[in-house]
Amino acid sequence: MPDQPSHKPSGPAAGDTPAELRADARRNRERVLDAAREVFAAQGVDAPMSAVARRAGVGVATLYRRFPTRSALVTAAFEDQLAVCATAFEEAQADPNPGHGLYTLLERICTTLVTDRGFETVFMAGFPEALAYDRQRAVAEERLSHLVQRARDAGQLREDFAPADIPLLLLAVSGLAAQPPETALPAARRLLTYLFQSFQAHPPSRPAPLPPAPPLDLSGLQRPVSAR
Amino acid sequence: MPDQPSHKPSGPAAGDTPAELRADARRNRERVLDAAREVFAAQGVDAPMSAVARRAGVGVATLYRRFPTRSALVTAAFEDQLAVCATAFEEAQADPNPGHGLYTLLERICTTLVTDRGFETVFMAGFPEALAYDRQRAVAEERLSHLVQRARDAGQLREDFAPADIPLLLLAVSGLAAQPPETALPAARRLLTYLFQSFQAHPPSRPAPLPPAPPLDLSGLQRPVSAR
DNA sequence: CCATAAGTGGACGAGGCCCTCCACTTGCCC
DNA sequence: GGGCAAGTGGAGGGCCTCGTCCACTTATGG
Repeated sequence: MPDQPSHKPSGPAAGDTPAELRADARRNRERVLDAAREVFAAQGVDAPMSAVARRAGVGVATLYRRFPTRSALVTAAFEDQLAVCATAFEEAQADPNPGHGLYTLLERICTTLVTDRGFETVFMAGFPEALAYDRQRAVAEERLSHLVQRARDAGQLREDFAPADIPLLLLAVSGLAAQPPETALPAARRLLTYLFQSFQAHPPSRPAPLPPAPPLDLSGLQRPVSAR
Repeated sequence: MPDQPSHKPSGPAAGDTPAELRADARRNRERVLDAAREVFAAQGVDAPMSAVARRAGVGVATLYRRFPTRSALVTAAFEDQLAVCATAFEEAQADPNPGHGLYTLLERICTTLVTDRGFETVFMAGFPEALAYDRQRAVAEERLSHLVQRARDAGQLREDFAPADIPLLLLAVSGLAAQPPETALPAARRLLTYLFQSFQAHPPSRPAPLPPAPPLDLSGLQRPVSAR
């Protein structure tokens, strides 16, 4: 085996370690990630790669060199946000009032879901190759079912509440994400409130008031239809 | 102006009147519509036109000649289904029990929403050029707000229920449509039940039982991600 | 059975996006 | 400064979909 003239102890891991990168390259990598976050949030994770590159002010080649596949870029772009999400799960589990913890957690997740189209896809679909997420996901699921169990034991959830109702709720909220955030956000809050009142084991005869209704009407339902 | 040698009193309206068509052409038109319904239901209204043509066993040219734009095809393909929908609105309005009428109506719509991806888009977005729908939509909206009013007057809906909660519910259900129908259908029923229990003005201290939970878990959230 | 016009299918150019390749530039270490 | 490998940008080939065009086929009325 020929000796290594390179002074680098190890090759760069794919888009992983900005440690060994040249200064300008590292800067560009960050710009790409920032651009990806913006573009994905606005247009979803299927946005053209060239759009991300343009926004970042780099060529496509630069983007592909650092992130060989779309999944790699998506994974890297949402790493932070998923970490925040994981923290939220921890905090929820730590909450002494399980019902409150659950509600707060879901409200947080739903806010992000409805605000960031990219996150919506990543979180709901589990992006391929985002294998690292699998562990997070498993942990999250663990924490969540604990939380549900505790809340039910504490008499805060009705008997026939099922763990599957959580993904059900998340899917429902993600349906609101088709609307612009100004509408989707109040809509999500209102939906959450409605659902949580139904989830309660012993609803008060006079239910708590709702957050304001979103500006929605039947003819205002807008979903971006590809108008080619 | 030159005289008209044609024996036809009027030109064929675009994709509208199969009356003046040659027999084989009319047959092909129907085959195209059937194919469109199937393909749109399975893949959504953005499915390639060529897929519809192939399924119908005709060339693309035939398809384009009969339906010059995608919208025209979509409009024609969902005409019947929207008529059914309009009927459902009428029936709901005619129901002596407004709460029951409202629930039945929404359950019907939601079932279709969750079963047919094409209908979901058409109904939620109002397809461009589907101007004829606008009238239906206006009528529907009229009926709906009547129904809500009556239900609230009858003490079947809580005070702070807003008409905007109907589109909210529809959007939420359409979020479930990302799942395969086997999952989405029970999910929709359960979600509807939850929400209706929340909508009630005076919920019983012991809420009615729920329909069975859908087979959903966090890691099972599937959304077709373009795996290019 | 024939003339004719309506109808048909597949080839084809346009346009968009993906991703690679390569000649050029630039930071880094001496 | 100077050499060099790391880094870069944009051109270009491949693939897919759209929608049109035209030479061929076929229903229909006499």
